[in-house]
Amino acid sequence: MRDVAERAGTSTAVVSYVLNNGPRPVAAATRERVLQAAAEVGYKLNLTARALRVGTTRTTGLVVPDITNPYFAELARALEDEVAQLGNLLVIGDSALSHEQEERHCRVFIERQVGGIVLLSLADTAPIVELAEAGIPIVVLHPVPDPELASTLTIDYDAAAAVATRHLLDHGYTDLRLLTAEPALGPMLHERGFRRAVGAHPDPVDHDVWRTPISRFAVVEALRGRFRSGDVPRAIYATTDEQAFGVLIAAYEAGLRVPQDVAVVGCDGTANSAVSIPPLTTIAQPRGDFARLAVEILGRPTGTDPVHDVLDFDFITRRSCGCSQDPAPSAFARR
Amino acid sequence: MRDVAERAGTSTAVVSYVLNNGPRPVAAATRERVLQAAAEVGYKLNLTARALRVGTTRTTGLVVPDITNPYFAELARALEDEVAQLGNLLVIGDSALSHEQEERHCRVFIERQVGGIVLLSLADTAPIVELAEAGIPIVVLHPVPDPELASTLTIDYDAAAAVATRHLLDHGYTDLRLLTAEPALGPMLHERGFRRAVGAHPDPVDHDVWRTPISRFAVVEALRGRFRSGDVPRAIYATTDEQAFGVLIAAYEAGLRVPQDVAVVGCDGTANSAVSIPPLTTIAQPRGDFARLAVEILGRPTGTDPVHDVLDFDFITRRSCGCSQDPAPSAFARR
DNA sequence: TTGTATGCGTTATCAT
DNA sequence: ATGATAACGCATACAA
Repeated sequence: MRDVAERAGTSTAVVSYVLNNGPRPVAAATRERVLQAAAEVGYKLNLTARALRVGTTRTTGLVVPDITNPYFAELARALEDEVAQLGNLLVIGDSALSHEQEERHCRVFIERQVGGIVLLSLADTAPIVELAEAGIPIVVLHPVPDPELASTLTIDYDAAAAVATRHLLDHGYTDLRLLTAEPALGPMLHERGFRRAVGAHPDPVDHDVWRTPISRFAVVEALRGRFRSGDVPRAIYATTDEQAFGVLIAAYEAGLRVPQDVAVVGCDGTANSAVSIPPLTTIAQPRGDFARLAVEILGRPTGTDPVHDVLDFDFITRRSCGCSQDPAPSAFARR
Repeated sequence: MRDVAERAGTSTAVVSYVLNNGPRPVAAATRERVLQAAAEVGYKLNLTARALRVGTTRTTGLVVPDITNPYFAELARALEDEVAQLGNLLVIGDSALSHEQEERHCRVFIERQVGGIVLLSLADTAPIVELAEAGIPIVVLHPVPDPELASTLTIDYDAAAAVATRHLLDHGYTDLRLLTAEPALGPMLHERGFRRAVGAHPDPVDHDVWRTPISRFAVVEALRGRFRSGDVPRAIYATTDEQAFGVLIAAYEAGLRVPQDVAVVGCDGTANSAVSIPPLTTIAQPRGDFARLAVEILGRPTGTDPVHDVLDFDFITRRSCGCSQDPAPSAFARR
């Protein structure tokens, strides 16, 4: 900046005024000279220095459990769009399904002075307390045990699971499985809705809960043996699309047709769910609203009370549950 | 830091020595007092200030065309693993298939003083020159026109396309399509290999080049009409897995069996290619080597000449090309 | 309208 | 072994 100032025959203050269009006005002639000089020396803004001076990095952190899971990637993109509209940067921390990495990312985000954090945690609470005591505003995109520490933005998992389960029961399936992750608040709510819907059904319903990590590979691994040995339920509600895709693959490998032999419903509403084989019936989470509200909340003045919004979900019926508005292509229909 | 120093009855210099284990030794007793005081006031390191002082942010930037494409997500993870081993941070910029966003990310990375950039560009060269003139070391993971500006790490696309094409020809297919992106250096090399393999075949081979964006949706869109109207080649080599998945879906929708009606080969070797329906034959790019070498190159002293390594790829045969070591599950075989 | 000078939180140099 | 202090690049309060 000093180089630019000297070259333009002015001071660093004026250079700053020109580059930032303010806060003070600058005479048109000087402005021209400054711009000229900046271009000549190839001046590049140093955001590190600016951040130190103004006390904010204009950065938002996002921690996701697994960036190779398209749901999280889509969320990242939605968030980045929102954040970019404010001229801010989103930095993505991929936990790679490791609690250790998740905590490392949160720590680094604090040290890097991010202005806020959007968190999808592998645990219910672990890194949240650390973030909270660092005074960083934080929005968690799943339920948390302690509503004091962070804002949350979720759908009603309990209701979602009930809707999905009831839909499967309405199809006449009476041998159901819930496929979810290891016990935590989210899975527990899903489970409650699942059990409630099953319990409310007039006829007895065979049902059970299966647990796998949130990865299609883990699901394929877990179901291969079951399916091969004939342990095949009539329908499965998977609490993530990724796990639902795993079911589709495991069924394919076992020679089972979806939905004729096993019906499948997922949760997330990823873009890919529309083009899976077969297309997946799923609970669509309101990614866009999550993103929009998250940055809105993170932008509120510090000291504002945490908010806990429960947003609406969509239930999208496609072929995998047995809804037939999209009939199976002939090559895949058994004759 | 001053708070901590006062509380420990010492100076900020000593606090720094303690927190960084150096560069000067500190008496055990003072060290204890400092640690104690730091814990008491909840001291958090400010990396922004440190970066300004030491002149490096210990950050590497990654720009990918589309983070929802699992190949790029896997690459990001591999890179993050490498970068984290050096105690550095990876910041991911998702171009979302927009040239504008790509350039914005590169600009912001310069301003944020990243120590190096790994780039997968939508264009052949656009943002590279800007980065180069900012003096930031840069590794591009595809061929570029000007070898002076940046290091490159690639596989031999020409050879890869030839291997894939020859394999399809060896299956006896003589009506082939190359499915690739809009013309750029990468697609051009693929095309050259494709045409060479076709030309070297003893019998005449029907062949053509189809172009779509790198997205399964774009492919489904583009192929729906063709497939419905009977414009179905015997085999397709898609230059990304994502596009290959699009072919699988379009085939499914059109009631075509893979590989019996259309054979498909992809390129990337994503984890998901092993669990597609059917499993995808593909050219596997050496992600791990890309990542390892990229950080190694970025770590070299400034002024080092750019390097241009061509790494080996793997050709993984699965069901989609017609290789039968993994027979179709019965429900999916036409009877 | 513009110039001077200060401080953001660190690290590291120079004293002591 | 440790204390005082300068400097990193920028934005801005205060002067002029």
